[in-house]
Amino acid sequence: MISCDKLAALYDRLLDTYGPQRWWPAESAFEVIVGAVLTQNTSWKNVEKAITGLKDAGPLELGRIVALPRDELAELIKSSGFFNVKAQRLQNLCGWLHSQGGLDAVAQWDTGRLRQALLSINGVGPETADDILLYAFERPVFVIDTYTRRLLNRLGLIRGREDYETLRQMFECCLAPDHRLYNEYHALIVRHAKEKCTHHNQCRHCAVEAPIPL
DNA sequence: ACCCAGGGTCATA
DNA sequence: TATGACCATGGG
Repeated sequence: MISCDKLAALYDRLLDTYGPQRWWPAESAFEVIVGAVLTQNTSWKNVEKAITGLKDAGPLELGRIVALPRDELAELIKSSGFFNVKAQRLQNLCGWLHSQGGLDAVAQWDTGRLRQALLSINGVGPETADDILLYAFERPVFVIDTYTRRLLNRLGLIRGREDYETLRQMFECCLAPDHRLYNEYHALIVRHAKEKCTHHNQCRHCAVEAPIPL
């Protein structure tokens, strides 16, 4: 495995390069949950449009999403892509939350139980579940996304074959279980990925692969 | 006109 | 367990 010092140093470097990020970009815990599903393999720009559209059509609340006919929901989130699948997934998740008594009720659950429950919902995979756990429920769970994998790869900190759980454990073993730290760290990784490339023609996916050297 | 984006599921070998 | 097809819009 890799040295925890390097993970800690990476965080320090990111933080003083970019400063605090204040994530997740949402006005409520429920909005985080909606965004987590909508952003699956989709640029955040497209998700913003969808969320704006949802808000324009009515209050962004659990009961409303549950009650909305699927095709109407799909139409409202169209700009986020995969809209039929996502409408279904969103209602799977919201239906479950609703059946459990809402966000405040499941917020009482311990992290392990909540994570297992989320993962058992069709359309909620490890990253979506962990986005929700970290950013909506403020649990110390580290989110692994494609940006995280790419960055660790480029820095030579991993080999590339590691599965989701292995990478998550790597961060969670090295870092103190502090949700604010995990929040900021992941947010900084995304911020770094979105930074414009400083050496124009040297890498293929310039915008996300190799921005400012770390 | 192509490539990609803050994934996940399902069918197949 | 490990690939591949599929879902689909919008910006570069």
